[in-house]
Amino acid sequence: MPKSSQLRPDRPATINDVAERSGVAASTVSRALSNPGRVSQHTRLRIEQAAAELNYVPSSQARALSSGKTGAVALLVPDITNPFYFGIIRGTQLQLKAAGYTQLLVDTEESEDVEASALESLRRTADGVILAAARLDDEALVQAARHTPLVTINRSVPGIPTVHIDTPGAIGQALNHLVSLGHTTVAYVSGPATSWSNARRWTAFNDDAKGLGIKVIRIGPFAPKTTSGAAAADATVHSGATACVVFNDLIAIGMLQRLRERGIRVPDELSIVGCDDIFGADFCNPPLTTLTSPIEQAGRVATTMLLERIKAPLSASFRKLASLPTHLTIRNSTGTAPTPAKTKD
Amino acid sequence: MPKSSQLRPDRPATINDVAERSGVAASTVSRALSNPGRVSQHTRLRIEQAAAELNYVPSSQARALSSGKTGAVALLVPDITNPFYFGIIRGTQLQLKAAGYTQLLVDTEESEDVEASALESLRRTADGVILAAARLDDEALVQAARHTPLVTINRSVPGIPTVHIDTPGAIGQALNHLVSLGHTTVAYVSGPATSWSNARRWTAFNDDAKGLGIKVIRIGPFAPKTTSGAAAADATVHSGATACVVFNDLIAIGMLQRLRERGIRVPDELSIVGCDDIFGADFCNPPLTTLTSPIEQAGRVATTMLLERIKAPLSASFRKLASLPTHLTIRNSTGTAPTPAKTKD
DNA sequence: AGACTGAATGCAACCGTTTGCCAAAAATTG
DNA sequence: CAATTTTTGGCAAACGGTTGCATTCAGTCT
Repeated sequence: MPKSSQLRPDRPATINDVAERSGVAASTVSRALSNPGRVSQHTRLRIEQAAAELNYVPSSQARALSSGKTGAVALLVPDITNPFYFGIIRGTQLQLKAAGYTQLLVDTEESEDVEASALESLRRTADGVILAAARLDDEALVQAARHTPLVTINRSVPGIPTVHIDTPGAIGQALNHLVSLGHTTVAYVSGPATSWSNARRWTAFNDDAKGLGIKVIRIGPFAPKTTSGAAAADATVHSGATACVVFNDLIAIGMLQRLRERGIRVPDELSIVGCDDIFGADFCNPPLTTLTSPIEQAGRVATTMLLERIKAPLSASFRKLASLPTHLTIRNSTGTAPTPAKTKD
Repeated sequence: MPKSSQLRPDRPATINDVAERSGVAASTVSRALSNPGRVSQHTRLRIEQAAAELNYVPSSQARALSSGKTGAVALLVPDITNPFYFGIIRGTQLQLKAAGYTQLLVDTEESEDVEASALESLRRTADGVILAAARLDDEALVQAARHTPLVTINRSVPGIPTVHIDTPGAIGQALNHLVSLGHTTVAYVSGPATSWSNARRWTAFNDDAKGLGIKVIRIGPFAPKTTSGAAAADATVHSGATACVVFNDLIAIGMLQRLRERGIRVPDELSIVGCDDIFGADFCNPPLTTLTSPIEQAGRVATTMLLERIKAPLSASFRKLASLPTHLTIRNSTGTAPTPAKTKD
């Protein structure tokens, strides 16, 4: 008769319950479950059965206390509402679950302080941390990496493994595309000043544009939200550029909305290239030409790198950098440059 | 001279380090920090200073072990990629952080089994669980609620507190809107068969439609993804309905894309009402008329209810149900019914 | 002044695991 | 068959807190 439910007065079964039921010591149970080779097949089977009957689930807290391993990995994102990070969240979640880890999600709200204190308190709580778009300075990150395995996404710091979505590497593609459509003055619409990605995108934009001999304008910075799009759109229109590359799709979509309000046609009067290819970039109006990022893959790769490091903390043979390629996806927000009807000299 | 960094050979400071440094017993430190009234002001100050100097952060694992409280709350969502849940994630995250709790995010991948096993293993790990769109049957949920404080969102089970986004209550509004535009045959495009929300929306739709004397068609079920939209669109067009209410915006947006491909104009030939008002509903093409849900608020309210329950587990005076109102947001995906050019008989 | 009260602190057990070390049992060897 | 090695399993000490109980020391009451 299965008395599993009878035996459970209230609390979950402990390792001692299993030990008692299978007639061995608690330590043997522990070994049977985590280090099967260490006990005889016979007792292992008996223990496994007892554990199953009691519906035994080891306490991760207790395990963490004595072994130091928590079985949890934290993911720090600067803004949970930004769809870009959904992909990251999903990618890490997937990979972590597959490896039997738990995901701790922390929204740092674009704040250095929150990021720093999260990093500090996570030290005990998580076996490692994945930092998406870290805002902290290099020194603080290096310091944190000393005691907690760390992987960053889109932020490179000497000595810390990084996954890198190579949007800058594809900005040339975008620029070529625009040039081939006849644009000669192109704006870059900046994201947040503290963003490392933004800095890299701008640099690439500027360098590539020089190579192509086109005129460059920099606009911004803007917060990475659709609501910033209105100001960004107005500024871009006013700048005289006929095309722009925008720090990310969120701002680009906001621009689209604003331009529509103002009756400025895209791409007829202004061509727009976004970055990331987030959810929505394909069904906005018009659908957005953008630099497509393998966002979810970035999350997966970061997780894999972190897990490797957690499992073999000593080995020096780790991949320190993964760079994921990006490509231009052409939709309908880019088109031939407007013929200058009447421009002021 | 500050020797904080000197004193830290490697590991984080423990309560014993603090005790030693301030010349008291560990138990006193524990009390000073968690139960300030229990020690004299003098020693409390001394302890607090020592703790600050050592950069002491209590181990949540150790605390959990002895006190039973983990300081973490788990959020279970059926699909992390669905923007609807972003709002939930954000709302709970906000509220949890404010209360000093940690968020554990689990994607159950629409699977009962994953949900059940998560619930089981979370028993030790989390102080409570917020279940968004639970797929599990009532019995399993009641069973789980016996040992873990639980709050559900959009899923009502006797005895379990629930936050309820009252989309069904606003479906009448949507129907009235459509009727006033001249529609007489309206389809309901179903979501997943296992979804409690879907069942309630359909019931409300059917009842309200009867009251208005309009003809009803049910289509589906469809998975809640934009990719389901193509099939949904084709089926709806084929059904002869001139307008439809769609289980959620994700499917509705997918339909929009398909209809555009097929050259069927929205709203001229078919009017579409979505549900939820997710990210993207306002900038798709055409912008979607939809039943706007206070998604983030739902997350906040659920968290508050759960936290109340966690803090005072005995009191019976809890709010068991919060119902959040929803309203129709009219955009451009609905319009006057097409005049029947040539209909079959 | 002696007994009593209450505040402040310390002691030690406990929470559920892991793990180093040791002893018993079994298997191997000469 | 004795000696030696290898398995196997148990004991007990951590891990870092919390908490019931005992203790100490003033201060209060009669």
